[in-house]
Amino acid sequence: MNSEVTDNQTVLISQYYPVGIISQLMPEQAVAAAAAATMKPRRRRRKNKENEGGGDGLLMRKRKLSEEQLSLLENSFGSEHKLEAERKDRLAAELGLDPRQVAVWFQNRRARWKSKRLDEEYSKLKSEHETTVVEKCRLETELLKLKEQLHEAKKEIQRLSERWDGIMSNSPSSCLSMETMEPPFLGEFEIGGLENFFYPPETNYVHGFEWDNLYYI
DNA sequence: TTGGACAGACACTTACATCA
DNA sequence: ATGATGTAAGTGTCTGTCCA
Repeated sequence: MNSEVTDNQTVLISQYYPVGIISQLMPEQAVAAAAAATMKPRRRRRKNKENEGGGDGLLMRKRKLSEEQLSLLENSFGSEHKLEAERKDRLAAELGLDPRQVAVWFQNRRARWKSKRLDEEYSKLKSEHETTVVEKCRLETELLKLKEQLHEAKKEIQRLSERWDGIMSNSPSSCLSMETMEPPFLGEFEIGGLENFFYPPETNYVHGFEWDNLYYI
């Protein structure tokens, strides 16, 4: 290389060779390239025009890997996502590629794999969330129904209680004995007679509900 | 122990190839 | 012709390792 190398050519060349190699070939340009690399904002990559800068158009053109190369790379990735130096060199030799290309391929493949995995996790979580929302709706509806039933039950208790008090206060000396009286109609709550109705079970727990909670809704 | 060189990984980006 | 998409490769940064 000589001093006629332009900045543009330096940029182009730097795209295809590591800085270490450039520094051996043209130390001054390497310093400039290294300085440029630390600048912000990012240096825009030059558009790659065929034959520009006297370069070989085919060399500059982005190469697509062959089916065979991809197949071998995929197999290798399938067995291990990480790429040790030794395996990289072996693969590169086997595929006729630059070790750097193999490293880049693994880098990109890991990125694609991670992206796909994140998509799948997102879909799974979304599905679980939707299922949970539906279940929540169902439980809320059930809760409303139960509250309604409880309200009706309280009204019935109140009605029966008033009727009972009326009977007791109107005929304290009635000749009717308790034994002869018809028990009040308890409808669907007639479970085990009046005593059981007014006094919750000792465990205070029936079918997942606390009696205490039922009375204080 | 420390600091610099270096390599590898990763996120982000760019540019090219391909296809609908 | 053109916009969308996939992908090879560039860039910046961080981290771990080695060695003087």
